[in-house]
Amino acid sequence: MPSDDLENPNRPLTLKDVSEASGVSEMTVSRVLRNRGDVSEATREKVLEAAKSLGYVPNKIAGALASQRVNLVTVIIPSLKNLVFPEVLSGISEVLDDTPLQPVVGVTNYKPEREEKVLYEMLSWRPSGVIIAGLEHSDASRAMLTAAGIPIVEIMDSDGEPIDAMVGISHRRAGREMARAIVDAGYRKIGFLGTKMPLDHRARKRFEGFTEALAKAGLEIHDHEFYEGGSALLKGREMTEAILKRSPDLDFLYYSNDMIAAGGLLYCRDNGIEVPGRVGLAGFNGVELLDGLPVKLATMDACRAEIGREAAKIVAARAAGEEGGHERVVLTPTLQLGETLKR
Amino acid sequence: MPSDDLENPNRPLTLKDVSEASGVSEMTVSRVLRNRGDVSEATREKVLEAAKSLGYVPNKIAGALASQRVNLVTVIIPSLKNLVFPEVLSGISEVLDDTPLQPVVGVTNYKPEREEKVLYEMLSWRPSGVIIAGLEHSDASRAMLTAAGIPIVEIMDSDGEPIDAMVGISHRRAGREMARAIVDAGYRKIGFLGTKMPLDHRARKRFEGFTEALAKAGLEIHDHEFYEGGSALLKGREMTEAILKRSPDLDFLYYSNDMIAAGGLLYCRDNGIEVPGRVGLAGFNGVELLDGLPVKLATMDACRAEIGREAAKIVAARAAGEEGGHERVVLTPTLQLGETLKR
DNA sequence: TTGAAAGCGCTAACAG
DNA sequence: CTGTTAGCGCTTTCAA
Repeated sequence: MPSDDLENPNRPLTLKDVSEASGVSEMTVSRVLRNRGDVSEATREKVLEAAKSLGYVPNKIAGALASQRVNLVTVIIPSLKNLVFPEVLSGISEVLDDTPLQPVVGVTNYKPEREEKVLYEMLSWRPSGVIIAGLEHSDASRAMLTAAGIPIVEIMDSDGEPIDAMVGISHRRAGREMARAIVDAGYRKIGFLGTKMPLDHRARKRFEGFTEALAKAGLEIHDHEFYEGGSALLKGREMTEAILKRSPDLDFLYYSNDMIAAGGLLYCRDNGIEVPGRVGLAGFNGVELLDGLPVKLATMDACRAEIGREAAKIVAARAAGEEGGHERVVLTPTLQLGETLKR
Repeated sequence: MPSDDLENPNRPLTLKDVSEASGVSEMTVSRVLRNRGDVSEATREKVLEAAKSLGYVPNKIAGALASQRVNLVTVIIPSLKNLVFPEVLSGISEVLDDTPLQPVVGVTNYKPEREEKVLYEMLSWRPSGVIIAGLEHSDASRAMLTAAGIPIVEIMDSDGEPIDAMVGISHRRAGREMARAIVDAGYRKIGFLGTKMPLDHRARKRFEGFTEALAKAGLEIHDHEFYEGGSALLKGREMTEAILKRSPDLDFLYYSNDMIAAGGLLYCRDNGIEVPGRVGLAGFNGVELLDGLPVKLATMDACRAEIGREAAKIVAARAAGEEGGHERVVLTPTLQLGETLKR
């Protein structure tokens, strides 16, 4: 029991308590607990036993202040409800698990002002690095990131200029490639179905790349449909119904994500609309869910886990003291034609 | 620019820098930045401007050490890939957003030893509270939680004794209720399909409650199928095919989660197996995904967001100084019969 | 191999 | 309303 527990009987234990319990100086106790420097086996054991029996948990706050070192890596993503981000996170964890670093997640809900706030909160803990989704940030956010003096890795997107390092794919190119594949397959009346969210820059860039490539082939989006909130699968059904009723001559539907595409696919099957004969379908992301669908959906893998891993590697390397800066990793998503895009 | 930047030109700014830049004492600067105590409008503005123009970000590490206060709430969950947990998280955020508290998430991957490690790491930052999934923890984890001297809320489950507070549903009861509904509807040859994971205690308890209620009706599980890893939707399809091939006389399939149940439903529809005529189906959770399915699946709402909100409220109340301890909130999941459980 | 002293950057407590 | 003083619990640095 701590010696001066007269004051506050329920106070957390400190190094001093372990020091007194083991009869070893605080400094040596600290060394043992951190495996730093040489300590004789005898004292080491004494200390370890005392710490354990007391149930001592070191105070990282004090440690961090004294050592000016924090093994936290800030990870900022727009949402957890979109499976994509948990997958990026597992890529990150996979790599950081082999290091002393620990990821700490902040969620912005796609709102720049929230991003700013979360970033501020997180940076005030002086993390060893930041991994943040997207290349678009408010001026204030950019200023904070620039001034932080730690590795900053912007992920998911490569269409733009990063503050420091960048790991992602080109969504513009992804949109272009899909457009080309669709046109090459002979489809001509193409509809687009996507999210209304004006702040999902990656979806926007895919759309831009898509229309750009269509234009090159002398085509235009023939009709479109946007949604907001709710169950993506259900929205996919509803939007598909709406767009096909309005424009029955459409021969292809490009969805901005796999979840709504899956909804569209189920709608078509339930309503005797032949895919890909009557209408072709394609989504984006390559989510695991698709494996369970009756038909393989055309999509494009967004390299989520890989992006997480590469980003984590960059942070880990620099935290370990390696020189670096402005790394650029551009991954290439693979087009999977599936069974919903062909003639 | 900081005055003593000769030493380290890229050092993060401190209160002292703001103090010097504004000509106000460190203490008053601190007061302004925290909105504490009375400060004249004049000095307040001077300080704010200096802080802003320098781009000062307070060091929470030092602040926390000095004030012995950390507005972090540790949230420990088994996984992020199961949509259930992000939903709990949003319930938590919803409530904490109106407080100075901030959630910090740790993931255990359903492994007790990982839980122990994550818990240790998190507790060493001296958070204001812990929200942790489940009532089953290793001895070491229990010891840490007990010794932490902060509010501990165990969530999701109410079948057991919490260390401190508890917010959840009874999974045993959920299993019993579903069994009763199935038996009442006239089904007799019942199959169970679930996860192999022996450490998903809540799934286990539902299973136990389920078989218990069947027994009371003089019935037994007629066949079962377990899976591990992979796409849940796909596994649902595969398991359903396997179990129906092996035991064609089954008239009901109870799945341990909605995702595999959805896979089963799609399988049945694709293979002309009439639901609920030929075979009835039920899942568990009430995931949003179900809204997009062709047929409404029988399920049970697990009250995820509500659980998150209640847990956060308990932590927030105690962090705000309210007395408390051993709160128990037992929510009642509602059975949704849908269209896959009836005759 | 061990220990003593001096902070890390901030805030509590008190004094003006 | 503002400033001074003394730590918070640990690690760095230096000396023994």
